[in-house]
Amino acid sequence: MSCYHDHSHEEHRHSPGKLLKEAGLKVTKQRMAILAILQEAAGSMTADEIYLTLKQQDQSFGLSTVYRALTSLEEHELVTRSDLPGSSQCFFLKATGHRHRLVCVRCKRSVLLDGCPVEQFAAQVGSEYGFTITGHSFEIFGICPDCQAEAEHV
Amino acid sequence: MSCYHDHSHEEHRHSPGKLLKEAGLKVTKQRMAILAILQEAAGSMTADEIYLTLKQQDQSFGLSTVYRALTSLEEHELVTRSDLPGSSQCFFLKATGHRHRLVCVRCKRSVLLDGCPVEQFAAQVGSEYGFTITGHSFEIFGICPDCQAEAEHV
DNA sequence: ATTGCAAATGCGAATCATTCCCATTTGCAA
DNA sequence: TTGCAAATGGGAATGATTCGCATTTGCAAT
Repeated sequence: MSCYHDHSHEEHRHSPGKLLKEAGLKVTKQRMAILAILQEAAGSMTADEIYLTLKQQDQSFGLSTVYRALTSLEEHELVTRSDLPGSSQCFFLKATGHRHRLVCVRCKRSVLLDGCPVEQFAAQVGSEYGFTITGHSFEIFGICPDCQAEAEHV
Repeated sequence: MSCYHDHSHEEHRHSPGKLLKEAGLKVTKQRMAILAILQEAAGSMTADEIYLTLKQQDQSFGLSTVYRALTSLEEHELVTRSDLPGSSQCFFLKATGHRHRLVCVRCKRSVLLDGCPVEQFAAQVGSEYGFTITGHSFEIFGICPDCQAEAEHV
């Protein structure tokens, strides 16, 4: 199963190699290829989708390698993992500055929202429990106007 | 893996049989027992926890029966399923409100938070974009005190 | 360049939650 | 009491993800 992260295309991409080096990660062809695929991708991809895409490019790496690479990339803040209930984990390039989404549960299209209403709350809760905060997830689900209209026609 | 939903005890419980009948479900001893366990439970339980509890009570039902029963109970609005990323699905009696979590990215343990800081925001954004809101997800990630301490010892 | 070694990889097996299959049983309406 | 749809049991299947371990590879220091 896949998930859907629309996000505006980045204009000036850094080369995968450079990104890896800057992050202090070993530069391997597997990681390069995975980063390149994520840069190409319109949105987010599952590990399996990445694995299959690699195969199509005649670059067949092990699926566990894909998972491990994505995990390192996540740990080094190059990639974000989205682990929504009911679907496989999705990965996408970490965006500078984060955004939250309003997602239509029918058609899966999403609206990007400005601002983050939870940043402060997260920080506060973190210090309350002695956690070092590393991030948060927040998404709103609903039915978009189009899908509502469609439902009425039935 | 389990999750932890503390919620206040309901005062006047209806008998499992009555609840089932009202919901239009067949009254079976399996469903009765599962409802009874959820009524006893301090918080939410995973299917497996329920299964094991049943075993302790010398009522050994199949695990798939537990899942199926919970699914029917959910469909008939007696039970709520909480499908948070990174943990098994949890079930609790409906109408006990929802909770958000502070999750340790190292050890995966989580703390349940009181209150929901985003309910209102979600509603507001929804009406702004003409969405009918059906839900939201919100989680905070960090490193718990224990894991921080462990990292320092290394 | 060469070397040494930690880190990364490949591949298959393992795990774990959940669902599916299907033969048997059971609740309940007539 | 009966008939039948719905529910059950138990085991097999699924699917995503992780783990183990032998092999390979980046890269820092010679």
